[in-house]
Amino acid sequence: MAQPKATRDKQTKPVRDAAATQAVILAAAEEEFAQNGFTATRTEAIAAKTRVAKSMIYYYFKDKAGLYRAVLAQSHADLLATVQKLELEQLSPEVALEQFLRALLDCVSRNPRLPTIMFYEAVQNQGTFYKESSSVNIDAVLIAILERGVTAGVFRSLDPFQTAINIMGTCLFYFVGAGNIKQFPQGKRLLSKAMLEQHTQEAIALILAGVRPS
Amino acid sequence: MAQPKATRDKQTKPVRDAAATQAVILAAAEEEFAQNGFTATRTEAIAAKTRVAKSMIYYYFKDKAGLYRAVLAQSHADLLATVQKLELEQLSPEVALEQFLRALLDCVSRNPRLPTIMFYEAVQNQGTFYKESSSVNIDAVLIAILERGVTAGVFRSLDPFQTAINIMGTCLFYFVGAGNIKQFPQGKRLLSKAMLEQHTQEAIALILAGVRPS
DNA sequence: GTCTATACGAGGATAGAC
DNA sequence: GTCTATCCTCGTATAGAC
Repeated sequence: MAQPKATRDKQTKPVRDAAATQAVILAAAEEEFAQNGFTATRTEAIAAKTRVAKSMIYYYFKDKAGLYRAVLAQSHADLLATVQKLELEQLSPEVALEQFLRALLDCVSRNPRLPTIMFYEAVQNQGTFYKESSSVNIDAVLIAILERGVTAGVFRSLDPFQTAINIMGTCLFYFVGAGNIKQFPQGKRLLSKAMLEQHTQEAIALILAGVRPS
Repeated sequence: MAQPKATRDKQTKPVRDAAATQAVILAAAEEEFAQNGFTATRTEAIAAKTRVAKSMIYYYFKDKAGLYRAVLAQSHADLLATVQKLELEQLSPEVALEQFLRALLDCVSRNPRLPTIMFYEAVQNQGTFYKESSSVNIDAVLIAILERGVTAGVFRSLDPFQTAINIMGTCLFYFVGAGNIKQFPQGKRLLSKAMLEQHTQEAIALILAGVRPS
């Protein structure tokens, strides 16, 4: 009566693909952490989004913190790699700034959860996990561009440190509000392809105009 | 032997001032909520910051959510009142924009926790508590100014909706990073009076230059 | 109004079968 | 590798004395 070998003819299908399982968990975790931050995220909620058992999280990532670290690393990898290969020192400050902004906005448009993840990490965890691994400081790259531009006189006499923060805010704040904008009933989806492209345009335009000498 | 009436000669001094106790709780709660958001904040942590017992929170504010609502209302009150009394319709778009920005930056400089509170409310709670009471929509005010300016030709041809978000980001993002900036070892305290004034200057300069017609 | 002590549920983490 | 069942800590909320 019992089927000796056929264990997968039921609805349940334990796929037994380690890499796939990890990827599924990571994806679900990224969503949850981006929405709720580290502390408020429930491992049960992550498991519920996947078809895998909660204990798989602990099997593959040790504990909640381990999973969080993995999410941080994965979500930052693209941005860090992209910025690093730009070779901005070769370019004039104006061009370097535009290239930098386009790269940044491309990355966060591809992964709109990155800004909120960064936010949570900065505010809630005071950058604790961040410091463990962070290789390149994105802000430092931007500050360097601004300094060059001010010195060369192609940017107005701005404070590079302050302005770098403000520029990052211009680019990233959009994604923070994205989840919240039901206030605007025109049915605009802020994360639609069209809107993301428009945001890229508008942000770059605002910033480039903002640093130009008067 | 026992002192009949003198109950306050011990170190412990149950002050029995309702308003004062509420204020103390609210202040501590604002700090905690700004740092951790609603879910991750522990009522025990709030109580620990004060000298009052944890149960006072429930006595005065019903539950954690009630306390959170009270914090939201209090921290937004100043900003809402300030913006409302500006009468920006009377002014030219350029002047109106500068007035608006100065008012906004003044408010958040006075209460640097407001931006993170707003952030948490937007991202984590999707503006749930917010909608319950919110009277004026700050963004709408800014959008209106931008629309007028574009129509009048004193601002460049920008998208008012997108630009409003980006401008808010320029003003507020600074405060989000403020807790985190140990990356910059120059010992700059982002919330010192001098730095806050500089941020106000720099943000206004960046934005006004950014919207000017080319 | 304020405190201490405690009930009770939620959620992180583990054990052990398959 | 994957699942179910369970342990145990932590945190919200309440009861009741003063």
